[in-house]
Amino acid sequence: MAERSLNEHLSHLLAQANRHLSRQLTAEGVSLDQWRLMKVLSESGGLPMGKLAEELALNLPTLTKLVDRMVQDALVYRVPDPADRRKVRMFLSDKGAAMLASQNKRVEEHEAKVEDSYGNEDAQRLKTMLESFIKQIV
Amino acid sequence: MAERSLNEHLSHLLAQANRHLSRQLTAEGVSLDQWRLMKVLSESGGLPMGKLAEELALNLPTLTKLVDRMVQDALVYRVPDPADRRKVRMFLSDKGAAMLASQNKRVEEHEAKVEDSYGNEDAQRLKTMLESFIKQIV
DNA sequence: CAGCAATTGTTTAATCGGAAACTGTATATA
DNA sequence: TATATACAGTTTCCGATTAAACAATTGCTG
Repeated sequence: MAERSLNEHLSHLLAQANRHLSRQLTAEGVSLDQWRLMKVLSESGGLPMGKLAEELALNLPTLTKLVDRMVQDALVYRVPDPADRRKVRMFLSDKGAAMLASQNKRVEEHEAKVEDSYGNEDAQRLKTMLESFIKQIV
Repeated sequence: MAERSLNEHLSHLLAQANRHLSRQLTAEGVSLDQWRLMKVLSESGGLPMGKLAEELALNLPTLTKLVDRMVQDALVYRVPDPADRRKVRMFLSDKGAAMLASQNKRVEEHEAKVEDSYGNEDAQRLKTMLESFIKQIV
């Protein structure tokens, strides 16, 4: 059977799509991981580090340091869990919520542009497929 | 209109899918970028750094250092372009070709497993959609 | 309940990545 | 042809990521 070329490989296609989109967002002033972190916290505040790392597919040491920086910037804060003192529960600050709101707008605008030019029905289908794909491979 | 949740955002879904797949390949002993680089060179040897960086969505300084490491390991080599001495043309060494072959096998096996469990027709459609999506956003 | 194992998260040391400045070469313009 | 401008890569400096070791707390088992 014939050898597959690079753009027939899912791993390559995902890397390319991810990097291009992530770069474009960076250019809009949005750090993808910071935004995703704040967004998760806005949807379910109080998550411990471990769950957060799972939700974002970050490893724990990386997350610890990302959180350190965001705590410095007062975007999020840590609350030790009284029931299990190993755990640290994370929350979004007011400042974080404000920044999230502004970044939400930029992300939505940018994705709207991208999805429009790609075709909205196709974009919707792509997202649905990616969602179920992620469930499969996790 | 209602606020979109994180998994309705393409940027998040792509980041998740990419990271999970990339991690699983790392666990199989395949560095995604190194593999992609070798694969590009096997398909079109002699590409200059700039084109390579484009093909892989890497920025030039990052690519320079990735290539430095791979030259150390004798997987690839540089050849200055005599027609334009600013350019450096990259080639895959025999050792690189051997390593590529072995890694191709692991990538193909892993993706086959993943695509089987996801459903092969859907996987094919997903790849096609990603390919045209990338064309759109680049 | 004493001691050992598992868990949750952080720290450390080394590697890697990115933005900006820099080197060398080619091209355009006067 | 001299000077300026654009182009191709690399280097530098700093911030970010990773794997491995570590600390603290909880849970299990004899």
